[in-house]
Amino acid sequence: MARTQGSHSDITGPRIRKAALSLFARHGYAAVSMRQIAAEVGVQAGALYNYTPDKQSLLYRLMRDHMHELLSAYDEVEAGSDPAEDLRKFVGFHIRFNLQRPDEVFIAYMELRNLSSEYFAEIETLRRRYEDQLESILREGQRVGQFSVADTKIATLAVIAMLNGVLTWYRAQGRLSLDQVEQVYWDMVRKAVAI
Amino acid sequence: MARTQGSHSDITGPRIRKAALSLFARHGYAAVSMRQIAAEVGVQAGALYNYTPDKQSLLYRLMRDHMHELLSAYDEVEAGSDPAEDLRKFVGFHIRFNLQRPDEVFIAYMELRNLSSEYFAEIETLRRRYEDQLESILREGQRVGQFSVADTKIATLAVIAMLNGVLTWYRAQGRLSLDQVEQVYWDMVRKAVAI
DNA sequence: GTCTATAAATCGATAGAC
DNA sequence: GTCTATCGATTTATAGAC
Repeated sequence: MARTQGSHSDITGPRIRKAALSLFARHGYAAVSMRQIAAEVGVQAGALYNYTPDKQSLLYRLMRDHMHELLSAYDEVEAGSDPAEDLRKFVGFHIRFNLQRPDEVFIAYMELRNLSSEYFAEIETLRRRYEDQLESILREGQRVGQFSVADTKIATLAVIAMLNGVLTWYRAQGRLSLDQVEQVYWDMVRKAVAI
Repeated sequence: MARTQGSHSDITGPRIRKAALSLFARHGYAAVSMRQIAAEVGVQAGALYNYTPDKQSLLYRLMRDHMHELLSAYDEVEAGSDPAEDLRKFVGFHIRFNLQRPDEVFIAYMELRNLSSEYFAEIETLRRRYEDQLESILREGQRVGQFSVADTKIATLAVIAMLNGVLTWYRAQGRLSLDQVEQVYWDMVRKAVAI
């Protein structure tokens, strides 16, 4: 892993972000030093500053990129005219997208407090934009009489919180396949918002 | 807040834990220094070590005490013979207990990774014991045909994750009263596990 | 673009006076 | 029980050689 002197790169930037992602997710942003990240990449600490102005910007970029990927990936999920079908798609999308990026998801909601207020506000706006997609589905289902929730905003947050819980226990080698997990959660969500 | 020399105390211990609780919840365990905690209490950093052997033990005690309070408080909720009624009581208990102690709850699941493996295992055992109380209700309801969930373990984690979400948005001055919040969540939980 | 070296501040924890 | 003082290690970030 040790690297000799000289110019490497084009790939050092991505490797730094990958190493930071993994270390931040495992130990927490505040507990990880720039030297640890550098050692994981195989460079000296000073070299990191060719790629990020400071430690916090490194965290911010990881979170921002993740939120942008989340939003653009969900844009690919075509919305139909049936709220129940849209909700089923949302549940499947959310579970699968998040399980494919456990470290990013973990950081994106565990390390918010380590962002400056400007960065924090920006990430929160992106998160809110994603939540709004689900709320629109619930409101439309409510409007046409397919769903019945007392409060669409709370129902939105409740559904997302429930789905995020998958991350804390799911293991690919576990008892249930991904299809089964999706089915179990879809059953609960479907009933929770049903008439 | 500054304190003069001499013996104070019997109350310094609780004040240290209270300060640590608040600071850990706000900034994260790793980001808070012993000097910050001492300053909040109004003593010098060295004095803290009359009350804790080290920083991590301070975190551990906060988490352990919280889990013990959670378990013994739930013991006070008398179990009936009706699973639906027991579930309703669980939902109400969980929401209210957690909203009364947001800092403790936050720390108890955000700072697990900062515990040594022995401490971690102990806290996890306590958490599992609490989850088992809910799972017993779901299994009994399933057995007598009142509930229908594909998997009681997953349903347990899903319900708790959903309820924990309240902490992220509830404000006492907000749009909904505590009774209303409880009602909204109970509606969703009730339907999610219904036949 | 990466290195070595270092500045300047801060960390957890301890020793010993009072 | 709290203070002052300090040890020794570590931190983020920068400067300058190559």
